[in-house]
Amino acid sequence: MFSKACTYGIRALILITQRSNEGEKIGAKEIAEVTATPEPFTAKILQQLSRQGIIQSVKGPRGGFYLDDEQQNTPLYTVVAAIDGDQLMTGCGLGFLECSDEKPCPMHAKFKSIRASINKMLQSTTLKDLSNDVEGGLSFLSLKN
Amino acid sequence: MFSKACTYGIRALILITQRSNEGEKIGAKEIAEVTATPEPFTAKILQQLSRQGIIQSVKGPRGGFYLDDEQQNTPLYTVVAAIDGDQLMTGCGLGFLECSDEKPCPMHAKFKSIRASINKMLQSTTLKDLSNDVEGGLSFLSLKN
DNA sequence: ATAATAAAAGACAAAAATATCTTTTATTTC
DNA sequence: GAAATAAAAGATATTTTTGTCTTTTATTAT
Ligand code: FES
Ligand code: FES
Repeated sequence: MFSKACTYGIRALILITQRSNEGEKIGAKEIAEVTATPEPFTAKILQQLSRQGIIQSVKGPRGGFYLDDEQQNTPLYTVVAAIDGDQLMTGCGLGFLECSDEKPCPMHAKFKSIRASINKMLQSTTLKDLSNDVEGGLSFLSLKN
Repeated sequence: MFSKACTYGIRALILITQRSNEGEKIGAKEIAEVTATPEPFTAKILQQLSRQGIIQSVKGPRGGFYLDDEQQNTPLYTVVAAIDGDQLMTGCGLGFLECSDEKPCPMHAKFKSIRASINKMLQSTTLKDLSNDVEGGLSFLSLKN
């Protein structure tokens, strides 16, 4: 469904959101440890997210990554699109170039509604939503790979 | 969502189903042409599907691939599982090792219902269903990549 | 039987995704 | 200002996916 880069990125963002709510920044090393992801690879993804304005970063001692209030309301859609692109959200389920009701592929009718529910979920779920659940003990961010 | 190998495989199977209903076999070359897939790669996938009992194959002149009546009722689930495995259908949306209600990841609650609808779709849609739509002009198998 | 055909098998190649390592740059603390 | 810290940037390595090519085997038609 999502690439590894994307799952690592989402995991990291949820953790950063949590820390940001406590007024803290967090470094790549700790992020990788807590989310069980390879550190240099995760750092690369964070770099990319920073360039794309999805997170803030500060170099130097006491530096690290954080999200400002606005960024905490970023929907998953934006994150997935930034890392994996939007093929999943807009593309054809059988991999054809275009997806349309006029010239539908054999999976179109069945795939369309699933894609719609994926879109709805990604658009309506924010980083803050997910981090609140973790904070409230409803879900867990440190699990085995 | 699906790997290229999987989309190529599904495309090929729909075409083979169509031809099988006309009592015909079809070769890898024509399959690749009609479905707009790379021939040797598609041939490999068909080989794999043949070994797994999802299609029949006959070597030699007038040989090719076909599906018997039973095989035409194969659900997409079986095809996807055979090519891509069942990570999409049973695995965690954030890539963790296990998915459970007891130790849910942050995406679990939202992802679970989407995964359920994917499963329902894959289990309830057979190759014959898809090929019937193409045969009836409701959908198209020859589209641009 | 022989030749032609088409899949099977296996080796090989290219590209993309995943992962690591080193150097540079910015920032903070002292 | 100097030293320490941590992200940015860029080079490199590995693995997986995607794609191709060659040889072998089975089958059919003549
Ligand atoms: S054309 Fe394939 S999903 Fe719409
Ligand atoms: S634990 Fe991640 S989707 Fe269920």
